[in-house]
Amino acid sequence: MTKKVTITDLAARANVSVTTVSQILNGKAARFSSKTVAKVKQLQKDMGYVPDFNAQSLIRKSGRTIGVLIPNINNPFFSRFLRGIEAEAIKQNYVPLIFGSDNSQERETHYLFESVRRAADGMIIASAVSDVNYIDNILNQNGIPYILIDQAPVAKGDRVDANNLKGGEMLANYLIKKGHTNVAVVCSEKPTLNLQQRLEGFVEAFKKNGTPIPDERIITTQLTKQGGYDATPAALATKPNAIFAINDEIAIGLYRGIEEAGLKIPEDISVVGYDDIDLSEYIYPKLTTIHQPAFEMGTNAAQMIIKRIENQNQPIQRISLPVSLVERNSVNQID
Amino acid sequence: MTKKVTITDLAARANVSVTTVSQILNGKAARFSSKTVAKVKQLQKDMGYVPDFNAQSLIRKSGRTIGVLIPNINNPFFSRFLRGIEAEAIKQNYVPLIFGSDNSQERETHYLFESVRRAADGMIIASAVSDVNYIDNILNQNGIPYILIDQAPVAKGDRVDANNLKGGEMLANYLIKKGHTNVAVVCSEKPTLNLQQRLEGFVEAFKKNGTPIPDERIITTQLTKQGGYDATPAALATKPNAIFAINDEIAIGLYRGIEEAGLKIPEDISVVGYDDIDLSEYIYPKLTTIHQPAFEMGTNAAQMIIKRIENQNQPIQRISLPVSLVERNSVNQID
DNA sequence: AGGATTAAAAGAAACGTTTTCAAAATTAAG
DNA sequence: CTTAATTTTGAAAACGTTTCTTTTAATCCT
Repeated sequence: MTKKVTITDLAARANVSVTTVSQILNGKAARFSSKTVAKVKQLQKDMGYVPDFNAQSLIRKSGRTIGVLIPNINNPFFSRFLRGIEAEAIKQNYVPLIFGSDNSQERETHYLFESVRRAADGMIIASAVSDVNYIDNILNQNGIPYILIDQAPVAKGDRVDANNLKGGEMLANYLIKKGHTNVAVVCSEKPTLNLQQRLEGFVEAFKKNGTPIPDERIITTQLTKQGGYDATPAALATKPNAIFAINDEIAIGLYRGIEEAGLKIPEDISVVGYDDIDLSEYIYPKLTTIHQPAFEMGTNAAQMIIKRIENQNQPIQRISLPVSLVERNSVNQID
Repeated sequence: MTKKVTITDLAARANVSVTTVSQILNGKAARFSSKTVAKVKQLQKDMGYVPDFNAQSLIRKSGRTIGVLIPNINNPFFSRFLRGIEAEAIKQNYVPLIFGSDNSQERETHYLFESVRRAADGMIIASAVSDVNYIDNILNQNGIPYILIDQAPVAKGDRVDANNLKGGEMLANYLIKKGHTNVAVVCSEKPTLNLQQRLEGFVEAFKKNGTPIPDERIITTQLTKQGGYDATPAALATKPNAIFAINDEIAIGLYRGIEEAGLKIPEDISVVGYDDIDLSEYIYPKLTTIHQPAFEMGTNAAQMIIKRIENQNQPIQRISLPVSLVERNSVNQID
C-alpha cells in the first residue's frame, strides 16, 4: 500500500504550483499553456492522482450526495424505485446514499441523523414511520432539502407521487364491471398517505356503486408477503368473492394462503394487487394490478431534488405520475 | 435555512477554546471539570452542533464508509445479503455505500472509481463482471482493502463464501434419489466462481452416478426471471425430467415458461433452484432449493472487512458458510 | 523602444476539524 | 509561603483541496 499521492506531490513533480494543477484538473485548462496542461494531465495518470474527496467537499461545501431513505430494500417496488434514482444520479454525477429503515422508527432516526452528519446535499424519503414534522424539523434545521414520496408533505415541500386515488378507483370499477360487489381489502395498520388514497379511491367507487364495503371487510396486516399470508384466514372469513391487496407483496402472500386453503384463483376467488412489480407476471395466475411507474418515480424524484439542491429558491415542484390498470388473469367474470 | 454552526461558534459561546470542545465531544471529557463538560454538552444540543463530516474525515483519514458493489438490487438474494451488511455496519458505526452494477462493466468500473474517490475505507464486492486482477490493481493502488464474494480471490485476499460445491452435489444426489437421471441445467453465460462450483458439484455427482450430463443439456441465459423464462423452450427441448436452475430467480422464470408450455410442475417436470430466496415459499409449487445464508454472509463480510480495515496486517481471513437442502414440492418421485 | 494589454503562473487564505505541545491555573506538599 | 505536582486550557499546525488576488512573462501597438 503506497502512500496517497496529493496535489502537492503532483505539483512538485510537474514543477508547477498547486494552483495550476487544481485549475487544470477542474476545467480551467484554457488559462494555461498547452504544454503545461499536457504535462499535468499526463502526470495525473502516471501517478494515479485522485483528489481527496473530503478535502474537496469541505471546501466546495458539497459532496454531491443524496440520502435515500426507504422502508425496505427487499420490496421490489422500492428496488425498482431505487434503480430509477441511481440512473438519474449517475447521469448528474451524484451518489445516492441508500438506507433501509426496515420500518423501524429507531433506524429511521439513526439514518436521518447519519445523513445530516454526512452532509447529504438533499434527501429522498420514502420511508414513513416518523412524523413528517419531526423529519422536517431535523432536516430544515440543517438546511437539507428533501422530497417526500408517498406521504403528505409539509406545506411548502416538493413532491412526487403517482395518482393513488385514481388507481384505487380504477381497480374498484374494474372489479364492479366483472361482477364483484362483495370484496375484502387487505391493508396495513397505519397506512401512509398513498395507501390511504388508494383505499379511498377504491372504497368511494364502491360506495358510489351502491355497494359500500363494510369496515369489517378491511383487514390489516404487515406490508409484506408474510403479512399477506398471515391475513388470509381473516380475509377469507368475510366470504368475499374478490380481495384487494393494497400492494403486490401482500397479494403474493394471499396467493399462498389461498392456495393452502384449497381455493383456486380466480375460479373460487379473485385477487387484485397494486404496484405491478415484475413478479406479478411470474406468479400463477398472473396478477391483475395497477401499474405504478416505480422507475420513473425514482428518476423524477432524483431530478427534482437535484434541481432543488442547485437552486434552493426555485418554485415548489410537484409531479403526479399516471397509473394504469394492467389486466391479467387473477379476476374472474361472475354472474 | 440557518448558517451551519461550527465548533468555533460553540467554543465562543461557551467561553472556552476549540480544543476543549473537541476533546469533550470525543470521549476525552474526563480531562475537564464537570462544569465545563456540562456546559459544552448542553450548548451542543441547544445550538444543534454536528461536526462537519468532511473536516472530520479529512483529518482522521477515515469516513467509516464501506463501499458495497453488487450486481443487482432487484435480486432478493442480494437484498438479503445487503441487509446483513447493513445490520453489522450499523452495529460498528460504519455506513455502507451501496452500488448496483446492473451487470454492466461500465457501471462497475464507474462505481469502483467512485468508491476510491470517496475514500471508502474498504469494499465488499459481490459483482463480478470485471476481471479480478483489474479490481485488485485499482483498489490495491489506493490502499483500499476489499473482500470478494463468490469469486476467486487474488492469492492473498480475504474471502467469505458458502459451500457451493457441496450445494450442487446435494441437489444432484437428491434428484438422483428421486429417480431423475435425465436433467437439464440452466446457468449463465459466463458463470462466476460460485456458479461454476455449483455446477461442478452437480455435474460431478451425476457423473459419479454413471449418468453424466451431456453438454447440450446445459443451457445458458441471463441470471434473472426473464432469463429463466427465455431459456425455457431450449431447456424443454432436451426433454429432461428435471431442470436445475442455477439460482432461484431463474427457477421462477422457468416456472412461468413451463406453465405457459402447458406443463405441470412437478408432475410433468421437476425443478430445483439455488439460494432459497423468500419467494421460493410463495410460488406454486413451493420450490425445492439450496438454502444459502445470505444474511449471515452479509454480516460476516462486513465484520471481516471492518477487522481488516482496522488492522491492515492481520492474517488472511476465510469463511465458508454451510448450505442445506430445503425440500419442498417441486420435485416428483419417479419410477 | 517603451508603455499597455494579455497570457501564464504562483501565493496565500480559507474550509472545519483534531491533536500536539506548552502555558496557565489550581491544588498539594514541605 | 514557596515549590512541585496536577489539572485545565489555549495556540497553532496539520489534513488536502479550491479560489481570490497578485506577480511575472510575453505580446502588441504606435
